[in-house]
Amino acid sequence: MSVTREKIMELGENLMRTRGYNAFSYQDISSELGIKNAAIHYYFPSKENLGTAIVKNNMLRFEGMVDNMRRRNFNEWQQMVTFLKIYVKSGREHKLCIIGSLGPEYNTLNESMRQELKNMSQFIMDWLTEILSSGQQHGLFAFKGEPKDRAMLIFTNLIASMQLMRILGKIDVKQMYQSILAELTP
Amino acid sequence: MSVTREKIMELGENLMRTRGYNAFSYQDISSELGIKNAAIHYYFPSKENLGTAIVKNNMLRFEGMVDNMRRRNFNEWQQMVTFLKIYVKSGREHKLCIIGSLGPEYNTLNESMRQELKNMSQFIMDWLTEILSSGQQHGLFAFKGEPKDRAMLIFTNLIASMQLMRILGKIDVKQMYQSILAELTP
DNA sequence: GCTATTTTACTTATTAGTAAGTATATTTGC
DNA sequence: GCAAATATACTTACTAATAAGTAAAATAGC
Repeated sequence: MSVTREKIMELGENLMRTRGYNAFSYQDISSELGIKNAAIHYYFPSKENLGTAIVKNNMLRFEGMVDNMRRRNFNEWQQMVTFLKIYVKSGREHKLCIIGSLGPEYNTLNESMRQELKNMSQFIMDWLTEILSSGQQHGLFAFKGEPKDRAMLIFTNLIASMQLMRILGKIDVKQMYQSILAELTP
Repeated sequence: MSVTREKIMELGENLMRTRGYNAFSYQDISSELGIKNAAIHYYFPSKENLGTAIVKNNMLRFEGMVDNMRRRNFNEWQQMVTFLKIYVKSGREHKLCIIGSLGPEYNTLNESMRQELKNMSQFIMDWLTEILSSGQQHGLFAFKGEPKDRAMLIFTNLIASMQLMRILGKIDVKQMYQSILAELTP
């Protein structure tokens, strides 16, 4: 695949995760890459094509990580820690996750972006629920309530903590990471 | 104060909380109110004036609610329930809270909006921490960890649950409400 | 008449998007 | 092996729409 295309997607993702979807333009990308506006339209005819590709790419990366953990026989605790570390890293880089950055703009997105965002959110929720459920059965996790509800609690903690950290001027998602694990420790 | 001014602020707040700050224009407001674009500029010379006024107004409403609860001698449990119900209501109306809607766009906001958003977030965090702390001392709440960390967990649950509900197509912040209270029940 | 409010009629800037052209590879037909 | 055709990867030069914002004139209420 084209190097330019990849650079466009990488820059687009960074812009989406730092400024949001409606606040970035093809100009932001083209001037940064030293190419012309129309060059981006060559790869991504419309902005929604770019947006959709970026969300889809994010989803594929997440699926790849899950597959990798399964192949390496990570137990549920290890999988949870790996998952949480994605957000600690994002926090250090001052970037939101794609779901947290696009969520508030959901009503302004076109159907294909909504669909991809929905797919990804549902996938993560299902995966988290499954990890929590089997981890609980194996005695690695202890928590009150249904795995599904617990998944929602953890996922929302991660999504919003990065938004709040940005507002409050702290770069410490680490504390959140520890709180979540402490809650799950038997 | 002017009725038109109030209508502009109300509509502006709704737009911010349903579509985000960068996705709405003076046109959206003026056409809805049946006035001209320039009439909005009369009350709010620039968009950041309007944005700042809306956030400040939100903050004042929240402070008013807190004062009211104190005057009526609400105990910590009652105060927490009242707080949570704000979000259940927001969820029913398909609106995010102002903090959750502006958080991802924070980097694109001007200094005065950032400052107001920071003030409001810090105010809520401090209030939540205080409620949790004294509620714990009075035996109304039971939880692990520091009140400050617990406040962060609860606040992030509320902020992001509304974003996620929108993406996943459910209007049920009620479940989140119950999970949070269940976690705090001694 | 005076002040507050609102409209008319703009400007300037930026946006996504397009049409047409160009240089460089790559492929195809013979 | 080589010319013709075609695909790739762009640039140049635009359009149409929308954005925020402004100055001055008109209107409305007291």
